[in-house]
Amino acid sequence: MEHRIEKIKKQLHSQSYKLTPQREATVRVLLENEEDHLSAEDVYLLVKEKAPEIGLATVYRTLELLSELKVVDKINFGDGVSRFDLRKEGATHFHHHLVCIECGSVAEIEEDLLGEVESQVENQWGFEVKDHRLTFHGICKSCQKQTVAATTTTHMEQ
Amino acid sequence: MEHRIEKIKKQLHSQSYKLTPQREATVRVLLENEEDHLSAEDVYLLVKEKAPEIGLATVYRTLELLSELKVVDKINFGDGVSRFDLRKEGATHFHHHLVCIECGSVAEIEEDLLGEVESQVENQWGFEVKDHRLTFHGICKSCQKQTVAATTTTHMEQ
DNA sequence: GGGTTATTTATAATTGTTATAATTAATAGA
DNA sequence: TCTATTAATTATAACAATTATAAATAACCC
Repeated sequence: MEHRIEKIKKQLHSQSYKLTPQREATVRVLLENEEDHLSAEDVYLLVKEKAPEIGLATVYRTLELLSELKVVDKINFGDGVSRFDLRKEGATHFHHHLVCIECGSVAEIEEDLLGEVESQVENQWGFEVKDHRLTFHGICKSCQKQTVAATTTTHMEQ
Repeated sequence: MEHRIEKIKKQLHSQSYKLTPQREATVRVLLENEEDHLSAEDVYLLVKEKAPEIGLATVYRTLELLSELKVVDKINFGDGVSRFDLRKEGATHFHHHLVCIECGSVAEIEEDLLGEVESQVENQWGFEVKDHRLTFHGICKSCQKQTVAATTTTHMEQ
């Protein structure tokens, strides 16, 4: 944890930004909720718990800054709010997401998966790929199970 | 064109919706600007040219409806506005996009590309894929050329 | 320390979108 | 055809997410 804070601090310094207490509090919230795909509002509320004097605009500005520095990725699942995801240590690419259309859960895929597809795009379309966003919408494992269970227990006759 | 309008009309009717003049005007704007990834506001302004009495809310409602019927896909490139893309005739999947980070142009890829990846996701993560969103960010062909040209003509010495 | 710059706070403004109420158009049945 | 009912639209207000502004505060450098 401290190690990752330290690293982010260096990233900020290298562009002559400072890790102010507010920014640090924001980063800590992101680290502590790494799996959660928080919205700016979510982050704001969590930061407020540990630093009640922080303003919403500061959180927005910090997230924007972290996004420019590629410390976080700003994602949008089409529900009207932007969400912020810490980029994993050492990861150079944007990770992928599995959004369940039943329960709304969001899982992550760290594996690249797109190597093949990207070189196809580069060769066939002459487009130099720098980054990508890939999201699958579908039914997650546990919702599939529930459907099966429900079907079984109700003894549906057709 | 008329053929496609007719088809959309049927799709609406099949769910007991009507193709009102306002809805038709909206659909026509989408058909006439098929390559353009229009925002709701864009659509509104274009529709207003041919049917000045239409309201913004109606355009929003129509786009929402068309989106539910999978006539259009609602996409979001992270610039704060939703964009609406006609689904190509016969296409069952969401097409992909190449967004140029230099000039902002957006190109489309109709080919599926993800067949392999999707079965991998289904097998390895047990996630039943229903739909996907894939966007590549990078440098388009013409911006690549311009960079090369600029580098050449300025005779940069190091 | 004094001046400059960066950052933050609080708040107002803006923007994209959605909800509401009144009106109009379409539809179905008597 | 008249009437009742429902669907759709308009105009506008409300809302929610985000961004801009101005004043205050903190950090930094000479």
